[in-house]
Amino acid sequence: MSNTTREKILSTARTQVQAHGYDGLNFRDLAATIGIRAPSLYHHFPSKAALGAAVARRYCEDVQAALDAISQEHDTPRACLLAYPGIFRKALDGDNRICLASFLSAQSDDVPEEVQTEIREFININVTWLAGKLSQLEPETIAMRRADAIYAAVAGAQLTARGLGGLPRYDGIIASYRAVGLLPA
Amino acid sequence: MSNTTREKILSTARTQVQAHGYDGLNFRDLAATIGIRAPSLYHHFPSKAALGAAVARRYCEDVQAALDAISQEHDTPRACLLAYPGIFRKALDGDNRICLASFLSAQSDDVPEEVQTEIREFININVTWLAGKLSQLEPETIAMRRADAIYAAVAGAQLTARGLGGLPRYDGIIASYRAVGLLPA
DNA sequence: ACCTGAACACCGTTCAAGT
DNA sequence: ACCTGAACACCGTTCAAGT
Repeated sequence: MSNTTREKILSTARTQVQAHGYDGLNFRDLAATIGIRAPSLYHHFPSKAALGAAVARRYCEDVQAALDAISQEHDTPRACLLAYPGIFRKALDGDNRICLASFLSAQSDDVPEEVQTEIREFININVTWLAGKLSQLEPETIAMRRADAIYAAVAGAQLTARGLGGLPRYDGIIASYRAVGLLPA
Repeated sequence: MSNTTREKILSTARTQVQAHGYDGLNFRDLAATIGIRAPSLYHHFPSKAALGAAVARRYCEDVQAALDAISQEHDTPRACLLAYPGIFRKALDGDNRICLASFLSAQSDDVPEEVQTEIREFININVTWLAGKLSQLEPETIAMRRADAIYAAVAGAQLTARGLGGLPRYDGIIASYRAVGLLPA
C-alpha cells in the first residue's frame, strides 16, 4: 500500500533530508530519482515547505513509535528512562543520523512555519513521554521540569557528538549525566 | 581601523548569518548593503565557505573573550561555573541569538569543511575552559568528562529553548541542571 | 588592487499545454 | 488526475574588461 507516487516522494525526500538537511532537499534530484520531473511534485505537495513538514511529521511518528516500544519492553519507569538515550544514540549512529536535530538547528527564520510546528511537536512528544515516566518516581511539578532538562541534555549530547567526537563522546556524556543523577544509573 | 571593506563585509555577513543562518548568507544582498556588487566580494573572500568560516572564527573569538571576562570577574571556579550559562542565555536573548548552535546544527555534509573546523574549535574552547574550572574542584579525569557533559547540556538547553519556550524555558532547564547537581547551585 | 556587467549552472515555483 | 517543457526570479561563481 506504500507504493503510491506520493509515498515514493515522501520516502525519497526523507532520505535526502537525512543526508543533506532541509536545505539539501532538491526538487530536481528528488524528481529524477523517482523518475518524474520537478513540476510534477507540486501535484502531490503544494510546496517544499509542505513536503518538509510531511517528512518532519514522519520523524515525529517514528519517535512516538520508538517511545511506545520502550514502554512496552520495559516494566518500570526507571528501566524506560535507562533505555531513553538509546533512541538518540541510534539516530546518531545509523543512516538516520539526522534525527530532528538538524531541523531543530535550522533557525526560526530559515525553516517555514509548517516545519517549525512539527519541530515543536517532536519536542513535546519527547517531553510528554519523559514526564509520564518521571511522574511515577517523583512529584508531578518536579517531573515536568526534569523532563525538560533530560530532553535538552540528551539532544545537546547528540548535537555535540555530531559536531565532534561521534558515538564514543555521546556515550561519555550520557555516562556523565548518569553519574550526576540527571538520568537514572 | 575597522573601516576597511573587508571589515564591513565581515560584520555585515555576521549580521546576516545571525538573522538567517549560513544558508541565508546572500552574496547579492550582502554586497548591496555594503554598496558594491556581488563579484567584488570575491576579491576579499575566495568563497562563501571562506567568508562563513571567517564569521565562525569571530564567534570563537567572542566566546573566548566572554569566558576570559568571566574568569576575571569571578574569584572562585565555582562562581565562574555559576556564570557560565549566562553566555548562552545572552546569545538566546539578544540579537546575537544564533550563537554557534545554528552552525552546529547544520549537518556535516551541508557546511563546508572550513566552517566545520571552526565549529569544532568553538566546542573545544568551551570544554577546555570548563575543564580548567572543574579540575580545581574535582579529580582531573572526572573534570574532563564533566566538562563535556556541561557544555552539551547547556547547548541543548539553548537549542530546545529556541525551538520552543524561549528564555523562560532556558532558565527552567538550567535550574533543573543545578537542582540535580550537574551545575553548581 | 579593486570593481563591474554579463554569463554560467543551479535553485523553487508557475503555467499553459498535453494525456 | 497526473505529467511536462518552458519560463520566471533567484542563487554562488567565473571571467573578461574596466579603473
